[in-house]
Amino acid sequence: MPSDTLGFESHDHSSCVVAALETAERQCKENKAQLTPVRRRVLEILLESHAAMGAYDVLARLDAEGLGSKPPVAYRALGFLVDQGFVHRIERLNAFIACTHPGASHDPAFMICRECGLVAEAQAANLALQQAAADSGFLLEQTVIEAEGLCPACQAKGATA
Amino acid sequence: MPSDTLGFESHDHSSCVVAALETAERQCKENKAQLTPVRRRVLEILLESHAAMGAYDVLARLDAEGLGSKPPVAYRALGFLVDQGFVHRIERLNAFIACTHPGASHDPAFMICRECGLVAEAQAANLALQQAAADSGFLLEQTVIEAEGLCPACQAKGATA
DNA sequence: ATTGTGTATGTTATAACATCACAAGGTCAA
DNA sequence: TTGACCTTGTGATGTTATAACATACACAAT
Repeated sequence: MPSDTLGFESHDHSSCVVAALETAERQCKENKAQLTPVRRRVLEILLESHAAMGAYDVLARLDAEGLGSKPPVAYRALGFLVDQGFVHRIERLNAFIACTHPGASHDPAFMICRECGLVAEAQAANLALQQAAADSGFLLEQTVIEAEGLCPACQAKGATA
Repeated sequence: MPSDTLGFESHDHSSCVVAALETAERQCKENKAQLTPVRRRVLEILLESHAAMGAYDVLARLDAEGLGSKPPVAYRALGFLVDQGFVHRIERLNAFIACTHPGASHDPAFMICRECGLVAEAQAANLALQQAAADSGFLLEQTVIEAEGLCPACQAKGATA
């Protein structure tokens, strides 16, 4: 059984893409949000790999396909997808990645390989942080949890520095 | 007893500044690193408040004091201070903040008030994330844990949106 | 004294990331 | 048809960060 929280394993990527798109369409219908061509294409582009992409990389793809050439086009589509929960922003990289748990409610954590750029999404609510927030009276609304390191493949390749 | 992990409480700030500077000087001596005037001044500027400051805000202060006017001056000093552990970078804000646990080894977590910008540093290692990393064979080198929400004071003031 | 080495700083330029402001088109209901 | 709302197009700008190269200073080896 493939664990979908462990993104460094090989997996059936094409079915993972299809599932994500289906979920996005269904959820947009429910939310009365529009998965327009630009938005859908941006999601597809991000789904092509499990690496994070910068907004300008996405924009370059859109431009090549005639879907838009100015930064706001990419940022708007990415913003929409993030709001809908289909895409996550990786603060550490100023980049974006398709969600690998389409539809599931989550408070995601990311493991970022500094060597190959692959990003795995995990569920890792931080209980210690929640405790600290409760203790100090802080109302916790959103959390960013991002870890950088080496994925199994890059460790095997002997990457060190 | 003041808990130094709970930064939203009032505290004796001047002694907190003095302690941080002393620790920085001692640790630089130990590490044979130089706490030069620019570096020391940047640390002092960050210590003035427990809010995060952008690199360009720091630079404006340096410029006003004749200590440097070009971005690399600020970024180099900030980079040095981060390397030494005296300052943390808040990825979420693209900003920097003085460490409130000078000298202590740590894997810091931050609580960021979206209303007033105050940032509290807490110790909140994420065990679930460490478990997830271990399970997937990911070598975890560094983690970013940042929470955004409302500090007690801003909740009391009735901030909501 | 001179030369080498290492560390820090100064400066120009540019890269990379993100948003503002305003115009224009589309859909849909009143 | 009009108006409200959402989406897109586009130019300009704002913000954050680094590359690349030059200069200065301290200190040690010769």
